[in-house]
Amino acid sequence: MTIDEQLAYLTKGAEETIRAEELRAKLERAAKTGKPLLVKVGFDPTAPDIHLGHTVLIRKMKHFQDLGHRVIFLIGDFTGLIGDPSGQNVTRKPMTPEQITANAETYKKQVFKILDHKKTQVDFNSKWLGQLTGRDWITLCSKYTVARILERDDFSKRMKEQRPIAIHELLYPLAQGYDSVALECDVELGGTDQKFNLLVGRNLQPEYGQESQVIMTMPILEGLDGVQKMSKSLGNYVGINEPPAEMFGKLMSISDDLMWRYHLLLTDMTPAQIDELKKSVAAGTAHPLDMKKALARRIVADFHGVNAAAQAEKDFEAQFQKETLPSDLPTQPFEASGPLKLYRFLADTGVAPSGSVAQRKIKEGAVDLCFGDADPPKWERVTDPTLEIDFGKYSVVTVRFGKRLHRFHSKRN
RNA sequence: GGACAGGUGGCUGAGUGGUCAAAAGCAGCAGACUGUAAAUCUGCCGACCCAUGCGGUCUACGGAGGUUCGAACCCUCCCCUGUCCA
Repeated sequence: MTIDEQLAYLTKGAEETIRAEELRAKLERAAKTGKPLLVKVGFDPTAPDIHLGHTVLIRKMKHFQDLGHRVIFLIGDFTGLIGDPSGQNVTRKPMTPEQITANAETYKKQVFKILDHKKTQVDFNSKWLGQLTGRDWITLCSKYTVARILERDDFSKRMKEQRPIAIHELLYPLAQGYDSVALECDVELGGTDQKFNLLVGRNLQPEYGQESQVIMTMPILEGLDGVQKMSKSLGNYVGINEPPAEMFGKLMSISDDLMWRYHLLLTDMTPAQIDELKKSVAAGTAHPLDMKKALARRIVADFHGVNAAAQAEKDFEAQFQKETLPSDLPTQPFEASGPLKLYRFLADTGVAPSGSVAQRKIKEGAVDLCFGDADPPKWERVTDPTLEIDFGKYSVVTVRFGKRLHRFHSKRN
């Protein structure tokens, strides 16, 4: 690849590159000297469950690897003690070294579904940050001013809103910036929410006599709701370890608008290709549903292979378009010693968390029953929670509680 | 250290002695409509229980006490946050 092509490849999909010219210069130097660039990306040690949101960044790391550069997967075990002040996070409880190692292992397992083992260096920032003396910290702090730290969106917002800011939080950007100094990074990648932190590293390096790193921010992926960022705690995520069927289903539930975003950030398709699809949908020559299926298949295939993805699609169609029951729906045994009120049945079998919830849901019309093992099932909606049913009379009963399916068979048979 | 303003359900935010499990909005859940999309409309939305009734029990308005037949609302002390002053 020419330098131009490399640059285009690396900046593809990035929100911002500061500065592209410097990246070009670094690439040229690397080509000339044969010395690969050092690319750092920091990760929080507390979230070992990687989801699609993380893969946007990881995919970008892979792009650098594709061009022969070295990637440092940095686990912020030291900075984790502070906790990135962004977001509503409360103070972190310190983690034990065992927990951190365990998390790191979990991380590795997942990350290497995308990254190249050989070109990745896993590191921990406690290695150097933990060794700084009080004097070192003061020196570090002297390189930056309060006003500049407070420029950070998050801080200034909190100041304005009269919300508290603890002093140690101000140290977070400095600590992260120091990582770049310690590692002598050429490039640091991060989410857009990391821009400030990345810039601190960039500004700090010259203070320690180094060339400034180039920083590149990747957009934050919206979660399944299409509004908030994808995150485990918000429950709007797709984990990369989830089974194919689940992944596929979740991806199918995203909105049409969001689908294009996912095309851009979660596939290797070029913007031109995506535009093409968009146009055909707008023109009515393609159905958005089909587009979404193709996307889901593509993403599932990334983590589970093409065959599993195709199967997931088939199952999806059978289940939701033909309304047949999923083939892997487990059947639980149930023993009934006579007629039983429906809401009790639902609560006792664990379909509903409690009798109260069961009653409410039944009244809302969220419960359908099917007696017998017809497939596709003949659903009957029940709205009277006190309806008495002798479940023992039926060999198989299928229950649809909201979106969830449950199947029971009588123990008597 | 001082003065002042605040702390209400997942969030925002009303309520200032009973009719308050607490307005309203957002989020969430369920239903209708669909393409398991969006938009829209409807219902639910502290927990639990049954005899399912405009039923009952418990928990809840920063914390602990107190006044009162009765407190989110009044009093006392404490904790927390913010603003201004030093």
